[in-house]
Amino acid sequence: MSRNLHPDSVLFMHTHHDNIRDILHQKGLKATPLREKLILVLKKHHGPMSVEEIGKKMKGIEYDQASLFRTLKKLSESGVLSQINLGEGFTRYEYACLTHDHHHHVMCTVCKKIMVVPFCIPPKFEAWLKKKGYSGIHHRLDFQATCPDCA
Amino acid sequence: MSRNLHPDSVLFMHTHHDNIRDILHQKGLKATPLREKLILVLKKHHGPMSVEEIGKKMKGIEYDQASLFRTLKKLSESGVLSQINLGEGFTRYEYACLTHDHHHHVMCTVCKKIMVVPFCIPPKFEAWLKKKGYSGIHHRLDFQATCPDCA
DNA sequence: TAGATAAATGCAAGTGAGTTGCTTTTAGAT
DNA sequence: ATCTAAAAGCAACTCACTTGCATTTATCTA
Repeated sequence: MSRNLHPDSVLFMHTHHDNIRDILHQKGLKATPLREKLILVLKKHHGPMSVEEIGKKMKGIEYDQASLFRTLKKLSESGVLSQINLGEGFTRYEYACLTHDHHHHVMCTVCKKIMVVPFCIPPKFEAWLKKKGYSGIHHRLDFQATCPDCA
Repeated sequence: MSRNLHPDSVLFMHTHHDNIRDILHQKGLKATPLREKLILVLKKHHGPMSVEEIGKKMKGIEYDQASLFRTLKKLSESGVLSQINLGEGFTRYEYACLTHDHHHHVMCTVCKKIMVVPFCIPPKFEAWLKKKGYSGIHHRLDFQATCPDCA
């Protein structure tokens, strides 16, 4: 491959494209247009997206909603995405490959903007549960508040 | 009222009944059979119940599902009940009048049993958000794990 | 490079958890 | 006893997915 290409060239795009294909292949999944586009959209948007938000960004590709939901589910099960439930009555999805560090969110109750918060529960909470005989412990923590812009 | 009645007597039951009526009246709500039965069911069962679980305990009374949902919503808005979302895809309801202390839950991922946990997030978390300009801060914290009985 | 094949997609219909509009009934006040 | 706003009943609807099944396609293998 030439090393004198402009970064915006088709070949550069193609290289970028190959990264997503590789992610899928590493997880033992077929690289299909829908999957590649979905990962691209979620990789670009930082933060958890609703299916509605995802849909608006899926320009240039046609797909069935059943395939979309199935694909989101499969990608989440494979660890490419992570499912986020903020108690809104629907699931949000976040690109997880780079963001595989555990984190929590605040959502503005007015504008619905979501931010990451830089803290997690003290380890003693899970230790208490372990001592009580619980195993495979996971938790969910999120904040609802009026953000500075909406106050 | 006589002070020589057996606690299980009809009059004692009636007194008990009146308590629920009073709760409703104090909140400015009419005391109806559906509301009284709902509160009774949720008061008896300690912990958050799904609408399905509630339905099974509603023996001896007929009601429409729209009324049930509307009533649960209204009682939650009035603070008689509290709504709990454990990420299951539906809402649970808990009797809140006595349990108005803030608390969190663990749910067993196997048997779905729910227990209260005796801790809450450190105050510095909300302090951090406040300093960032957030107001009206609420949070949700819950644990998913295999309980001692299901391990 | 042409099959073979398991996996993915498309399409249509279905489900669960509520919600809405409108009419009738009823609790509580006068 | 009557009045009236609130609650309940009924039917239809919505939203967020899910399922069954036929068709297509990405990848494997010869």
